[in-house]
Amino acid sequence: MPEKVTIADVARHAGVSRQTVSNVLNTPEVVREETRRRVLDAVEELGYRVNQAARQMRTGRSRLIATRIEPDRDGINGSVLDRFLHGLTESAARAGYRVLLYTADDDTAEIATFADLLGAYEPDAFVLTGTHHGDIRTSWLLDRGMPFVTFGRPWGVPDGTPHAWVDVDGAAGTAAATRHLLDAGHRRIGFLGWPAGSGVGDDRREGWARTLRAAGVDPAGLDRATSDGVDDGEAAARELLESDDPATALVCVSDSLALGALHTVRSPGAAAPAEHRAGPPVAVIGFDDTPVAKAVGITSLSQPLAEAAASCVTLLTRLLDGDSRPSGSSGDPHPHVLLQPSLVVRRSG
Amino acid sequence: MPEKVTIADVARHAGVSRQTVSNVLNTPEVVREETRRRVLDAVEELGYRVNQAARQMRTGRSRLIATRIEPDRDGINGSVLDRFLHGLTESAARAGYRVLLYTADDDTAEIATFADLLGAYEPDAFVLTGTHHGDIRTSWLLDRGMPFVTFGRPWGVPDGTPHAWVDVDGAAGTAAATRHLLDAGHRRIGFLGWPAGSGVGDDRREGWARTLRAAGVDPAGLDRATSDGVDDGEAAARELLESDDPATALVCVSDSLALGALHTVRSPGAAAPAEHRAGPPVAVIGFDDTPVAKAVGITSLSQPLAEAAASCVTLLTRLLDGDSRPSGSSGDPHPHVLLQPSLVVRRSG
DNA sequence: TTGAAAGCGCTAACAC
DNA sequence: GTGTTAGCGCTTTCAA
Repeated sequence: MPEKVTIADVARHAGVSRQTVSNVLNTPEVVREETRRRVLDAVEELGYRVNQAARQMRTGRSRLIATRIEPDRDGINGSVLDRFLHGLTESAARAGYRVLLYTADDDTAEIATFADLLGAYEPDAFVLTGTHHGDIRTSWLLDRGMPFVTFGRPWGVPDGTPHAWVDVDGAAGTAAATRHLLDAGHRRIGFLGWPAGSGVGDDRREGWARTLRAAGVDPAGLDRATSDGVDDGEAAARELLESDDPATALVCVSDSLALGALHTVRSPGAAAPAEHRAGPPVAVIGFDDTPVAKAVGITSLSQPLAEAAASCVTLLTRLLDGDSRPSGSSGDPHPHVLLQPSLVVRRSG
Repeated sequence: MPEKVTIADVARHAGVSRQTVSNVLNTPEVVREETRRRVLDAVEELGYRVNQAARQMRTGRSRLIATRIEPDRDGINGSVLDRFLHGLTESAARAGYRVLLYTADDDTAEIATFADLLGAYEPDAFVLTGTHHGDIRTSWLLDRGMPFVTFGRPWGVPDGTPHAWVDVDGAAGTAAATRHLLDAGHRRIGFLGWPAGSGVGDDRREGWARTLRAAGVDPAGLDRATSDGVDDGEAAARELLESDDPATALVCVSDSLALGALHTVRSPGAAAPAEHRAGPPVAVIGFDDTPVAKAVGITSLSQPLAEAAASCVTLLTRLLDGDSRPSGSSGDPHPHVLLQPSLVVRRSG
């Protein structure tokens, strides 16, 4: 165990009082230049580091940000949150915070963990992922005045933004994908999505539909809703490709569905009826640019996850430091950031 | 912010002194049954939780386990550590610990982070991943007597185990894969591996070679070493499949290489010379059972990651609690756990 | 078995 | 600009 160096050691070494050391660390501008230098040298020399626990007891701030690590549901899309988590850890560290992990199987369990954590480790803030309609987690935190940011919009909340959030513009993503396909000459562009009701899924569907309409194509009958499995995508794609007026390209709400679609497209004989087969291959575009998309060569929409994480930390620090400012002086109390995904073009489209 | 409930509140509510509450929490056996009940009720009623910071100041234990989150190098194999991390968070929570995250670009940076963390948050232990020959991180921690466990063996350390570790038996995995292929009638089973020198890679190669030899097949000329890219795997597989006496099956050190190999195998015309084409398709087995393997249908070796994480926590708690025991009474000071991977059979082999 | 006192390392207030 | 004092919430002596 490294010898414990306290503020008293530094004070003694620098020939000042303990308080002066504390001042140098927390309010340097109040200390004379020369004294500060001396103290800083002592800090360096002794390898001193403020003890969080002691500081926390005094200030009530733990410099800890808590977030949930997901159980990696389907394996394919799971990697998105892992990348976000990595970015969060990095950005947080840069801002002087550390990330504390927890797991929870559902919202109720997550709220129980909030209470647990707040009683014990007292994280300064939470970062929530996977927001959805009627999210009880946000209201719980809001009720208690706990600072937090969500990665994901507050879906289905009528007016105003009840809290700070960061999100990626899914509709803009699928719109870009659809436009890309239109530019390539496709007209009948289908959509493989999730059942209506999920904020993220509906948003992504909307981007596709809107773009198709703008190009004078009626999206009716061109989309299928299904759960997020590779097999589901395969089946849904088959429906769209075997209809009387088959789609020639597919925009998918996820890489899982895109992979399934690709199976259909590439499987000999399963695709469009014979008279339509002559044309170019059916294009497929996924969402999230997961390792699977990379490996299999699926064109996909990439989310700027490191940037999203950095934005979360920025909003959070603003929230935490803004706390002390007179209310109303720190601008928008519930700022948000909407980032744009980018299309990564590969063989599939 | 939830109202802060302290031990004093509980004491008042239960009509006892503060110490009695502390005793109930820390050494329940020393308190009279009835008093304990009363205190526990008060705890429940008030929603009291011990404050970590205060406890830590007193005891010096933070109940924090620090570990690194990886930058998800190639995307395919990255998911392994994410799954481990999830398991670690879960197991740690069960044991009353939380996981603190950090990032580091290399061993030196990681050691700097150790020092940082130890000075500030004082984690009780570290969990290290990705051990390798001449790992300077372990010696640093060893020198300072910091408790830690590695997920990965201490490679290249001559005798004894210098520290607690958990690992998955890679050689046993590739041996099982090879045996599986032998049972299917294959004889010329190739190996796609990493360049010699990596502990993990060499171990996995050894399992393959050993099993082949036991079956009377000379492994010479049947293996290729390459870096861990899909394209690398594709090229290396081509070499092995286009030789005069081509391999009919391939065991791969990773799913990335297996995916590349599969590209070669499935690409029409690129595989074996014409006279050999008649036989069954070339089998391919990967390692790590990543989402990509699942999605593409690659037979692969699955690591019991949740179990590995749980083992890490078990060893750690033993280490941390054993501290107080008289030395020598707690059995093996550097225990280790070697887990077996399991073969997940899919279309590719 | 329970209570009183001390102090972990730090910082906010105030005095010098 | 610098030093003194007090106390955050807890546990660890020690005494009752």
